[in-house]
Amino acid sequence: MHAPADHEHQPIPDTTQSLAQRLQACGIRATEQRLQIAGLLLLAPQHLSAEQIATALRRDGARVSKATVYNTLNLFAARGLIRQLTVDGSCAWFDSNVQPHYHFHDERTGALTDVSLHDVEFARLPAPPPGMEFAGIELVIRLRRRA
Amino acid sequence: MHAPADHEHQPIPDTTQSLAQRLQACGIRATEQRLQIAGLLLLAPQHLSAEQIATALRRDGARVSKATVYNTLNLFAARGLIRQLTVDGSCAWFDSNVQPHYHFHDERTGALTDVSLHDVEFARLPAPPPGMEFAGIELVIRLRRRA
DNA sequence: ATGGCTGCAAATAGTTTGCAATGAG
DNA sequence: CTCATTGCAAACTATTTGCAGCCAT
Repeated sequence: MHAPADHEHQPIPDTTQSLAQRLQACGIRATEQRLQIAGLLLLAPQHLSAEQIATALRRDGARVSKATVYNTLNLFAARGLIRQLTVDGSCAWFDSNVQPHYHFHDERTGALTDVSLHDVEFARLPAPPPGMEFAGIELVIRLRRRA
Repeated sequence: MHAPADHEHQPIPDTTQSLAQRLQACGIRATEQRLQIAGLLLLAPQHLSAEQIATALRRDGARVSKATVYNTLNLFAARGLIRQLTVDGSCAWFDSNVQPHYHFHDERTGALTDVSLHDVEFARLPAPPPGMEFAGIELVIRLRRRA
């Protein structure tokens, strides 16, 4: 909102500062739009689509193009700040939780919910094919209303 | 290829016959294009995209539009003959193996490989949220070349 | 004949790209 | 001042839809 003067020695209550720092730590220049997108996505575990982000920002009066939203999300993902999910073919989802974890997917509403690593345990997994190694395990548990 | 005359009383060596039966058993009229697509997909476990199917059919001299490929694949999937996979956002993959199973996904080549149910065992799974039940478990193990 | 299928083309939807204008260091 | 970043529009890709003609029953 307001730009604090340059005497920022003590911890600042709002999180804009730390967001900007997080971006800069990844070599990302903290511009207006990037901070807004980061604010939406990075301040809490979230699953958002590009569309949702663009809509939310504009509702808040921000001026941002969809191209910039995509460019920014791809940049964040490339720098490891967020993770892109492939849940259904409809669109890309961006997850601010980059820790390994899994997902519930409500087929009716499309809602995504995190499933902690601790709630899933594999008693057996196949060996990777020769010359290959695991790059990641994606687990999506589809949900429907109980019959 | 050639259309046999109408004296087809005895079992026909090629599998077109059983394919047609499988389609009809699902209430699907066995037309030329549908049989061709079924032949490509249903005769062996396969992971194919609509594009690959259209290309393969045309290479074999078949005359089929992409719209028909999509319509047919969606019809097959709706009838449970095949399953649509969401592995990466790039495009939809159609799997002729409708038994529950999982997948390896080679990130470099995009190749999909089946992982048998028997190769994966869950020691723990989260309880579904209240009022919900599991509709399916999708597991994709991403592979990369060993470092 | 009479629908269901098909091909084509046009319409959609999500995403990416080219480029001039803008803005941050 | 200079180059990265932005917005816009156009390009692209995957997929769906509308419709006239065709084909199986």
